[in-house]
Amino acid sequence: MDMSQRKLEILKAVIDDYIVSAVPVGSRTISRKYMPNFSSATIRNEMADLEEMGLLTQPHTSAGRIPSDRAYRLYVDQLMGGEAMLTKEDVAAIRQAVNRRTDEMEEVIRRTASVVSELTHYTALVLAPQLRRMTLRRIQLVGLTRGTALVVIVTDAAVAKDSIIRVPESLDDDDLAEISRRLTQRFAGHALTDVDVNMVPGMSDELRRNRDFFHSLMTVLEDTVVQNDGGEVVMDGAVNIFNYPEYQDAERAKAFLQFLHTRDRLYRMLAGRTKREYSITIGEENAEPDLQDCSLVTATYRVGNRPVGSIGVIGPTRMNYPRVMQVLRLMGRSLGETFAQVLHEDREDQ
Amino acid sequence: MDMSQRKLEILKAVIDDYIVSAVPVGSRTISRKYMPNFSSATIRNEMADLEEMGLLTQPHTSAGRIPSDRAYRLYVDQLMGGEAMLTKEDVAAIRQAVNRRTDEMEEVIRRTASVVSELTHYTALVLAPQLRRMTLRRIQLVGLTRGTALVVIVTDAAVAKDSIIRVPESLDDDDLAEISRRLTQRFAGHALTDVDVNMVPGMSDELRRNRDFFHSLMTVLEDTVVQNDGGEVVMDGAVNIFNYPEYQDAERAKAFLQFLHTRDRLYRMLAGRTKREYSITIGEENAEPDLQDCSLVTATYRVGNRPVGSIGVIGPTRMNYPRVMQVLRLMGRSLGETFAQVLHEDREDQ
DNA sequence: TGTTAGCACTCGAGAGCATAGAGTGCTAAC
DNA sequence: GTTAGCACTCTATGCTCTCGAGTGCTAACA
Repeated sequence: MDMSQRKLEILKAVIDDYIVSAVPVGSRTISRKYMPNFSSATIRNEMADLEEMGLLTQPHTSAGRIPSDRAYRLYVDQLMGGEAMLTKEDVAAIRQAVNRRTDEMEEVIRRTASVVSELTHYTALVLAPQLRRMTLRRIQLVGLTRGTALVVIVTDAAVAKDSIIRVPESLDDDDLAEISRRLTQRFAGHALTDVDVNMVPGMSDELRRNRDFFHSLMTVLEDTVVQNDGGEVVMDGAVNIFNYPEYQDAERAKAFLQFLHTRDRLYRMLAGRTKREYSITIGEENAEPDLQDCSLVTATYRVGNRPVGSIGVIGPTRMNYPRVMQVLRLMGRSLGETFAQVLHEDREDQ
Repeated sequence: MDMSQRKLEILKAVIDDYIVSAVPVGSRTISRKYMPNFSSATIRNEMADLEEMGLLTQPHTSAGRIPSDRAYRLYVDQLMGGEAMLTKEDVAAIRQAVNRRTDEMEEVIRRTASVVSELTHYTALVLAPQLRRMTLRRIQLVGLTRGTALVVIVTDAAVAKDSIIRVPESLDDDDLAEISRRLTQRFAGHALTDVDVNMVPGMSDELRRNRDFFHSLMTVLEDTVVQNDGGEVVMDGAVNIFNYPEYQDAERAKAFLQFLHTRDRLYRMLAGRTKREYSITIGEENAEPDLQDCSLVTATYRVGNRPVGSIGVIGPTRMNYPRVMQVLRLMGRSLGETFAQVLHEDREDQ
């Protein structure tokens, strides 16, 4: 059986309708609303073919048709167009989320998640810029009380992270400044993952004397990379799932929300997708069993040319893909520009 | 109608049973399981009285009885005993949550919420130590790139907060150190809410020259107090609500989860309760309409003698109050001790 | 006077059944 | 190739019936 143009047209109509109605679509609906030139009987024949091809399914004999995961895949790859364009308000909301002046990266990320979930009515995920993909610009140790210090790690995209460590009481502020200077001199321009205290020239004497200190310093640096990479997934709009009839069942809603609760899995999902600009996984294409009746759409965002993080949306497979992709595209670009801007300003200052 | 001892006993039995079963309790159940010396008929008469007194209600004529909010109030105030003691494992879990060596206050708070929700199976809330209740120990400005600096605010309970600000490019590291020194000298020992740059002696010349800078510095300090106070409510175990039959209905679960999503309301609720060691509001005692079929139990925790934050549990009015209170009591103390310990160590250092 | 056995009564949950309506597949005619 | 017509299927809905848990009341009992 070959795939005629008309079959594709019918398939698209079924999906478009099902996306908004969530109710199995019958041949008469298609005939009336989408293709009045053909009778329901004609559509019916075609739909039977589409079912045989594995693109449509029937929940039961006398019900309409529902698109299969494969159908959504086809839809996403070939069928869907630019329908559901963003309105001026949408665009404004996106711009505003990232453009409000702030140096708090976390805050920008949170607003991003909030706006994406609001505009799409699905659950939004944002993977914060990943440190391991950034280069170090500066390490600064700041004495707090005697015996403790703050480690501030500055990267090329934004100030990233700080952490408190114990330091030998023998070190005074000047010592810390000197250590900071050397570490910075040695590592500025390197990826964070490369940092290794043994590489610091002229540090070996101090190293020997203050073994414990440097050890904990390294632990902090490593933790910073690891923790940040594992922890910085921001989510918003999880309750949106209740808007969709497929999750009116408390059991399913619970399973979904519980899945979202395991940040590390979310992280792995998002982090594994930063290679391509967009990534869409539909239903059973998802490796996670709890996600096999959902779709996940992600877009990476870039600082300069480097992809540093990603934004994603989770919703039912019956998702408004065109709109979601448009939101993610614009949001990703805006976010990247914002981070790049911070970078740029800093460069100008120097 | 007067309240006999036996009526109280029956009421307690009804509540104890309903707390675990979630099913209206009949007279026969009470007679068999709790008071075999009396027949179901006797219990029945007493229950009818209790209903007339507004302590029990019937969902419909031929069903058992359910405790009213007033009954829970009575139970909490007079009836409940020390049943459901914490096990050794419970105690260990609580201790471990706060004792693991860390200087990251946020991390301790998160673990606290996690353990409380795990041990109680309800939703846990933790209000982080409130800055406005702390005294300042040190303000430190750290130059990052030229034109930006990190403001670190150290309080007497823990390092609290840092934030990035723009600074005049004319200021070098020494200037920042000097400003930090003066601010610290002037404000150490004061409550954070008192901080006002105009009060700094000898600062007026610089103030005039660097108006914008000081303005933004003050903004940061104020924001730090406000933001921290408004934002630092950590929640865990929200999905636990699905464990309870009264929330099997997706609509109710949604309403509950949506309510938890508005952090500022949670904040106000928790912050308004730091005067008394414990606070229990049951059902309609709650001002928030969305919470009127829930109970909220909170306990404050103290650093030294000052209450600085609180821990809370939200669940159905049919809540295991004794256990929840025991968990909160121990957790509150442990948390207070942990923060006090940080304080103590710092003092030793000086 | 307090307690209890007995009994009629009430109400909701759940099973069983009939009906309406949406949608299908197939056939025959255009 | 398209379509009208029709028998068929299946679900959702509403109705009735029954079962069982629990009640309130009365009368007997200690």
